[in-house]
Amino acid sequence: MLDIKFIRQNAQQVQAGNDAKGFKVDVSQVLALDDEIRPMQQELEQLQAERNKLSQEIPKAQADKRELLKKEVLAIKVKMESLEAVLNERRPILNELLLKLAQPAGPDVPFGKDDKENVEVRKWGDPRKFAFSAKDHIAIGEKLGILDFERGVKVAGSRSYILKRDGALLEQAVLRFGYDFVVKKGFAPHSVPLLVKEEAMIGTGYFPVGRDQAYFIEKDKLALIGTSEVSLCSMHANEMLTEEELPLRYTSLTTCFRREAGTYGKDTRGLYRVHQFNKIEMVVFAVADAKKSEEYHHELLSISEGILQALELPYRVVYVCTGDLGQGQVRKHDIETWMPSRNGYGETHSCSTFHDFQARRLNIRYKTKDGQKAIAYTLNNTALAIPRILLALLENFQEADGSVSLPSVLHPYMMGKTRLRA
RNA sequence: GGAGAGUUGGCUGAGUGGCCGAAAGCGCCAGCUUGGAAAGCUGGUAUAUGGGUAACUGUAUCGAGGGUUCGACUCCCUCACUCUCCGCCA
Repeated sequence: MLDIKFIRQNAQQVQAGNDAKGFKVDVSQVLALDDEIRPMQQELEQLQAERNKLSQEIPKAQADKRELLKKEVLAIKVKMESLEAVLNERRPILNELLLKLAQPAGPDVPFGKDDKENVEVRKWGDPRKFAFSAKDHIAIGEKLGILDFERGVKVAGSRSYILKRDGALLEQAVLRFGYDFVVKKGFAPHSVPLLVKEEAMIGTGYFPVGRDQAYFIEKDKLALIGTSEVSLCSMHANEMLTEEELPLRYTSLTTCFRREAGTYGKDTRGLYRVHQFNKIEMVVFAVADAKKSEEYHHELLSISEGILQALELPYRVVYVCTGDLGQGQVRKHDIETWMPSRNGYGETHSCSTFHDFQARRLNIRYKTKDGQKAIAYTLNNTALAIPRILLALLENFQEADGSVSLPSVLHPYMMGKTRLRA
């Protein structure tokens, strides 16, 4: 959410920022509504002031004067009601518009229309050249008996899968490795709700824009999280933190649920795009300082890179262009991991800076050292997400005989197993 | 699912129709005191928003929304959440 004052003072910048992100909003419409509402609001407040004044005179007045005063109050209330009627109709419209406004991207973010215009920042590792004809993870997984799409679909419908035996173990191994890695970096582990209130979804910016992407349980008015960032960030909603305790570095490992609406026919095969997956997420609550926020952003990013390097998976980092940024994101880097079956890099990680966009919605504030109150800044990052990483591991480490070797950091988590065999 | 209790500022907690934006305490800030600190003393200290260069001042806010009333933290209704007990259950 943007501060209405900021919008007033920087209307052009906000409009340009929304245009750059491809958000079809009309800032002048917001301002026009605001301009309409404010004078009415002022008039209403004046009437309220009069009413309050007269009301206070009533108990002090003589009995015969009281009725007169009451009549005056009544007349004022009539005027108030007609004003209120208009305001009650306009305000929700303005609020809805405000909830849909995007936060402009940072000044150094590359301008672009969609993910094709993301800018590669760096590459790590060389994609492996196979001396045999490499298979995709579906073939590898089914041959090893660790992946079962048919039965996954039988049980849960399209985009569902079952990991079996070494597949299930490998999932746990990778997650445990990633979790330990992140916790060692000083991120406090949390186990958080998967089913959350609408406020948490609105607060983190997933509602109302993006409502279609979430599973929602109508009966209880609860949403399934698409990322544990939702729970982690909302934890501190309506709280007053202190500057001394910031930054707070949190992590959590949860299952994530995504409807993937509007992706029919896209990546339908395999583990790339699924409705349910496990992910280790990191969140930082920071002071309201763009520069520090940027530092944390790169700290987060480098942790994800560290994980991929430890897993010996080639990747590249892209600076996400304006058109591919989410509503609240100021800056985002995606990490794309090499996936032989795609003969290219596929998105596995995403690191985002939000400034106060989420914290304003969630009302997360902190007391500065000199006693002022400020809205915190938030950031979040994927440490590691199953099953795309499994996909990458299987495909990158496959051998001619159909077995899959494992990077050494996983060996202890696989009970000493160094290679998956049929 | 049934019964009951509760939700007040950064925190604890008082307040049952106007004298309440709210006692008291804690915390925090400033001053006094001190070699320095602690203690003590004195004063200040909610949020949002409008107007004003400012001093200041209007409005709203005591979980949310509605109602009664000239006037609601206080009375009534609805909802949300928290807690306790009972039932059921992983």
